[in-house]
Amino acid sequence: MQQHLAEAVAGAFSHCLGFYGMRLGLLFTRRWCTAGVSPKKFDGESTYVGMSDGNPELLSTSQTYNSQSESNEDYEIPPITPPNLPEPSLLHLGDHEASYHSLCHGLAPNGLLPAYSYQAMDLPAIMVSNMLAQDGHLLSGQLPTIQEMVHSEVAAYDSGRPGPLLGRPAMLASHMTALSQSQLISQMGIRSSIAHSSPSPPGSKSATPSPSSSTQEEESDAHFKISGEKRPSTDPGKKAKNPKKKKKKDPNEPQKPVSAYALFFRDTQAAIKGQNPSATFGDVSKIVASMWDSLGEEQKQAYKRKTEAAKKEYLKALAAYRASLVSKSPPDQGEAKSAQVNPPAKMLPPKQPMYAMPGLASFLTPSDLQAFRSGASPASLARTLGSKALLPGLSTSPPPPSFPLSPSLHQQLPLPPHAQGALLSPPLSMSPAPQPPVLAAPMALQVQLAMSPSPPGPQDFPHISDFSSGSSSRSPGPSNTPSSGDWDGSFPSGERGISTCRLCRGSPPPAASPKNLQETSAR
DNA sequence: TTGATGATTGTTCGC
DNA sequence: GCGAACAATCATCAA
Repeated sequence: MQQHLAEAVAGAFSHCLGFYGMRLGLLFTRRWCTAGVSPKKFDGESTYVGMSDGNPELLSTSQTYNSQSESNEDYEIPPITPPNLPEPSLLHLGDHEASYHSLCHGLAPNGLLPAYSYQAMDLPAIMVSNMLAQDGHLLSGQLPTIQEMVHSEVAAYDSGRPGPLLGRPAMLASHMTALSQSQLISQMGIRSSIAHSSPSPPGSKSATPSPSSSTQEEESDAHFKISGEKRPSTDPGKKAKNPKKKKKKDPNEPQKPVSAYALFFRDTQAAIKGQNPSATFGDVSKIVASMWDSLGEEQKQAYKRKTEAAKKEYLKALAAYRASLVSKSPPDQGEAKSAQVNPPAKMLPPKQPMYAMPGLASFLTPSDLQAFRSGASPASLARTLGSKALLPGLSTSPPPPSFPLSPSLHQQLPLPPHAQGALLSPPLSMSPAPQPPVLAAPMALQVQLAMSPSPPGPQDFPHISDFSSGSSSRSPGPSNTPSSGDWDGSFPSGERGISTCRLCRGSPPPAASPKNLQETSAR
């Protein structure tokens, strides 16, 4: 489970390539630590080298965590000052480059990452990747490291069985002491193992914990009480799941615009799930939430702008819809007619995958990817890819900051190099939705950088192969990300991306959820 | 300010 | 087969 989760994180990372990593990792750490719960406890000294993100103090901060103690007080909250961190837009390349180099070239001759502490990169590592991606900078150098961390954690979590890590360079594995591994297990793994200790066998396809087992619930509750989960999801006192009977909504009624977070969730979850199909919704939610927290304000604004725009449309459509209802005396007939006269429901495509953000592959040349593949352990790749179709991972790259260009980048993934270049230009069908100017330019630059002919070579990302191969291998598969054909692509990450991918792959439209399909067809 | 609601996806279960 | 429920989390809105 944790292994999958870790891979999911790594996968999300691959899709969220960017340069915010360090900051995210820190944020993550801070968040969980401050929450009184650390998904993983830190052991030894963790130096946030490479996580500077322009924050020098982090570079030199050596945090010592008492891993032996279960007490939260034992955790020294790193002097993280997220609010003071420069805005993503202010994070210039130089900083990222520096970070990148610090990571890529800071490797010890033995391949270890002396200064790069995996301790700080637990689940939050995904954040790192995401943030990195959000800036559009290719901090690919961090990717392998992060992934290694994740996998190391995974290995720690599930050290008893051979895992994907076995086929990987034991770069970080060497960092992992038995102690840290066990701690990681207790810190990160326990929760999932308990909380998701579904009656289903470990190999069960269903990752969703069965809600039926009261014993399990008790265990989960007990666990959360003990662990002090930062986000006590299953808050005992939380609305006792009052039978919130979803009132039958008028299918013709305009669909409320999804929140920025929901959009982000869409973008991210697929990547996570793609890498870790067995990740439960809770796991994904937590990851996404953490990513969201770590998301740059500008990125959030980008989503919010989309939401606001959609909201405006929604209000207008709603007004029209209500007007139509009023004008039509019989509600049923009126509604039926309103569906024709007023198709506002179409305004917001039910579920439009926005995974147009360029995945890792977008930042790497095919040769790079190939190089990675060649260097990667087939076994590890196979394991990484998982027993399930991981395809969604590729088609779902979280895009936040790069969504303006993400579609084109995204669609090039499955294409040969020469075709990729041709796709760099924005599709003609590009959404008229105003793109955040503040993001556009930087992101364009970032994309260019990412697509520069001299992307970091495989030597810099020894594990990228997993991502790339995983993504590429997943690409042909059916995307479980629903999308509707009438999507206007006004959402951040590129619904266009999915559509274009669909076209370029020649694969059938991504499987939309039955609900959406029904809604769409109904309209 | 706070609580309720709805949104995200995928699985399960009941009708 | 379809739809509701559920999982964790956040945003939004109304009170």
